[in-house]
Amino acid sequence: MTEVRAPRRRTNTRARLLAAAVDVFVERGARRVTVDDLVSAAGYTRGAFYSNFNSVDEVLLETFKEESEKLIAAVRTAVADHTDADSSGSLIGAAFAAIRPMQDRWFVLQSEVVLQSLRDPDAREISSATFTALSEQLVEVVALALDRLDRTLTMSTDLLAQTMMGVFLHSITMRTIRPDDPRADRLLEDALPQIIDGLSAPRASA
Amino acid sequence: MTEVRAPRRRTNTRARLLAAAVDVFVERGARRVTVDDLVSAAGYTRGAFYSNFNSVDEVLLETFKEESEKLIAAVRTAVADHTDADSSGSLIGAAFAAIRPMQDRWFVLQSEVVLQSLRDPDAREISSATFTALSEQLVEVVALALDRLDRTLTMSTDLLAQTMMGVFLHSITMRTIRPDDPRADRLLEDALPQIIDGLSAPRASA
DNA sequence: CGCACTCAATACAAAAACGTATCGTCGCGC
DNA sequence: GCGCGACGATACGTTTTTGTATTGAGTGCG
Repeated sequence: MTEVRAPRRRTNTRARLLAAAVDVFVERGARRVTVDDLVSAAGYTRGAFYSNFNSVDEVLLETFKEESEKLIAAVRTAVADHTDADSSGSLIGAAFAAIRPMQDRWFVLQSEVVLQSLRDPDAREISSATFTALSEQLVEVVALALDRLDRTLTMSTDLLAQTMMGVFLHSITMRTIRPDDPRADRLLEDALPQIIDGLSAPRASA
Repeated sequence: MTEVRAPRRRTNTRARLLAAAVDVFVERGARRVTVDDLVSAAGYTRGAFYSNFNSVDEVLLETFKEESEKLIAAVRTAVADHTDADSSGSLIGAAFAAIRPMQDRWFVLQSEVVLQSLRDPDAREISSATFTALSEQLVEVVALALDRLDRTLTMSTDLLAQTMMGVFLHSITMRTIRPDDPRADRLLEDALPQIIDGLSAPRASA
């Protein structure tokens, strides 16, 4: 039962530090995360940290970037997998379901980085790019879903995507604050479909 | 030009510390706020702080509570003042306009407190109460606005209020990240009315 | 197999932040 | 306007965190 040790390569150490960092940030809150917290969570010592990064903030941004990529990828594949599967507008439901396992952790990182965006251009850069990408994904999902339902949108698709983002984020916020209040889920399950329905109309068939 | 000094009363000191704290939290980010930051911003020394509070976190919560009350009060009076004024659904616009001057600062505090809610029951308590109050205000606004337009809602008013909260918060988020992107404002100005319109129908008149 | 080089462990000095204990002073009631 | 009690200033020791400089071990190559 000897410790299995990852080979001592730079990319390896970085990866492990980043992976552990997500948990640390979520559990302790970026507010109280120290270099020691990060390295000891990953099984290293401070030497490894300063050999790979310059500051805790830098790690936060990096972590957020990675988690965001995973999130977006999850939506992408969920949509792709759904293409050949079952019927209708549950496509949007499927998309949200796909990210459910990671949404809470992502939400924490997102909040922290958005706050940093007020002072740090790098943070602004990253969150801006992330939101753009996510929104584009949603645009695609919406377009596809409506197409299948033979409906057409009466509002700018992009604006609807933004709206969905807002509703989505708010539902996570509500769950964070009141884990037992069912309204958080109803927001996604009930409200969203109704909103989309209200903003679209049956397509004039050929 | 002698320094004007506020009388040395407990409530006074608390008030000044809290007032200064808002700026400090917004400017530096709760992450890096120290006791010294808070007291020196308010023109006191650490003695005053520990005589009035126990921790920086406590001040953050208190600050958020106060700012939230102001925000809600602003909505309330905006709605009241609008009652006898002009025409239509611009009531909702008026409500959002009323909180415009404070929304960015409030947003920062809100984000910080929601994050703390993950670990701190007190934070959860306060943010929960705040969101409830805000949502109730919105419910009222929506009801009133639709009434004036002689329309009736096809969706639960509460759910719509939640949706509006989401859209509202997201629009602030977008402005935080991309101050120049006009979509942040279009979310409130264009998207919201359309959403409400899509979720309501003309009332069957008597 | 050993050599050179990379990378993380360790140890340390310095800074930052905390919380308290004490002292002085201001306000308020008499 | 006097004195008491509340409040904030000051000073201090302690703890926490940081960043760097040095050492030692692991890796891949010849």
